[in-house]
Amino acid sequence: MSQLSPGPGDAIRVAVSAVIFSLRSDPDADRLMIPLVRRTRAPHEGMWALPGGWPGTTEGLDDAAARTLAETTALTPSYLEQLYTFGDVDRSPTRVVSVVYWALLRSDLVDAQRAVAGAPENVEWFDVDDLPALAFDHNHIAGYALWRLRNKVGYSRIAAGLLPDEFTLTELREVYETVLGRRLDPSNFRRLLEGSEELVPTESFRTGKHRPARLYRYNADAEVETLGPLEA
Amino acid sequence: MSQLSPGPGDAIRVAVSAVIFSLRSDPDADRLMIPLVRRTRAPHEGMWALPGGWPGTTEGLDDAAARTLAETTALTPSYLEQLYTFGDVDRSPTRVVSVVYWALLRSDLVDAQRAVAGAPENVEWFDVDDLPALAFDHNHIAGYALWRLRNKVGYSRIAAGLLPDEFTLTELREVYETVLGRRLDPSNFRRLLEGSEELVPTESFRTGKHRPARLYRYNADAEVETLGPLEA
DNA sequence: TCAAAAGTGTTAGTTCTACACCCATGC
DNA sequence: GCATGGGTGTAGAACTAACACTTTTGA
Repeated sequence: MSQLSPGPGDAIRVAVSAVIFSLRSDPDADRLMIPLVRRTRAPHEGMWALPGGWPGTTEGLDDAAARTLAETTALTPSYLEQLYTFGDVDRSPTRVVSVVYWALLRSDLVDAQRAVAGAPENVEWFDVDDLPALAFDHNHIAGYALWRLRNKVGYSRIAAGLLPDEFTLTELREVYETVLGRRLDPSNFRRLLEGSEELVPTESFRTGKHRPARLYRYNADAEVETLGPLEA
Repeated sequence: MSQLSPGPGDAIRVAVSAVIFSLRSDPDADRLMIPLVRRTRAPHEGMWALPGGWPGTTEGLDDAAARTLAETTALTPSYLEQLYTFGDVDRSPTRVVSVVYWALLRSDLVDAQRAVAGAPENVEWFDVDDLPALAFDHNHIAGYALWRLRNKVGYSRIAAGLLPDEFTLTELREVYETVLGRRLDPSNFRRLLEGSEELVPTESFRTGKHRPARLYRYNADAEVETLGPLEA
């Protein structure tokens, strides 16, 4: 009967993994990239996989995801949300249910950390549009995470989580363009975001080759919007 | 280290639960209701809880959710989707990670089944707006599921999953009104849905006290929309 | 003064919303 | 015919998308 506890012999193991998005500058433009870890043991030894691990008994799933993420990138994400739980029988040789999270990392912090500590062992960043064949069902998972990111960018302001504390509207627009893969009208983009509560103008300006641009700051407090299951 | 498999002693158990929505007719109007199961053992013995169980080792999570649901209601849902995975350390005296699904049941089938077999033991339907204190974090979960249902009803046509095969636009509108808790303009509602691919008119009419109303049918094939992670 | 990015204004098209109105049926 | 729900038409508001135009800076 279904109410019986499973015995130790037929246990299903719980894993957490994370799809971590960040912008990394290529020669020409910024690219949306995710870090992958090379597997050092079977199954799929030698293949690239999403960073992940096993939650401790006294550790919540969110905490486990954040820890996993920190072990890979040595950074705290600016955004972290549960994506989906994958539990098909045949997704791994042993029965593993993976609770997958997705996260955004500020590009400036990634660069700073890499400059100081160098890239961690066995971790490399890959363009989301050019991933290699990954272990397990991780290509599928990464594709779904990307779909969710693109989707969510359309109706919330989380894309600011990929940028430093302060940024110009043009920089933010370029993030949207990179994530969505299409150009946006600068003036309409400005109006749209200036109207939203979630962006607050500062008195600083970014001075470059041309007319200085006002810097904006992301206002997480104003997030009344979509919210997860953790509010109620 | 996190890459080590957890031993049998510190295993985290995986459960599935389901929030099953259906419309049940009250004296006056239809009410949105969910079935709850009275717990027959500790912890929380005697309290009401979401239907659920333990997935078998050779059973995927979706299958486990469908089975769990069938054991409670003896019915196949017209819609079933993963909701969220809850894994806080203290949500249960032992460490349980619950993968929760939400589902829609056609009201006509629920009534038919109850007439034939009677209500299952220890199962009762409750108004979503008037739930008792539930076991574990199930009040929280039910609230989140309701939020997701109301949300999704806004941008997809799944509400038809609560109705019989064929229905009038007024019946469908009343479902929307019950779920959303507010009145909708009949003419605008009609235009909106007639424009969508997902609703196909039939040649039948519902004949009542007044002018007969055309019956419509839900076209699941046309669902190009939101999709889960199972497509890619 | 000129190039280029920052920022403003305007207009046409579309979608939303409220509501007036006609249609078909049972009584 | 008349009450009632089924179904159509339409005008104004709100939002979108495209693009012309002005402003401010470095060189």
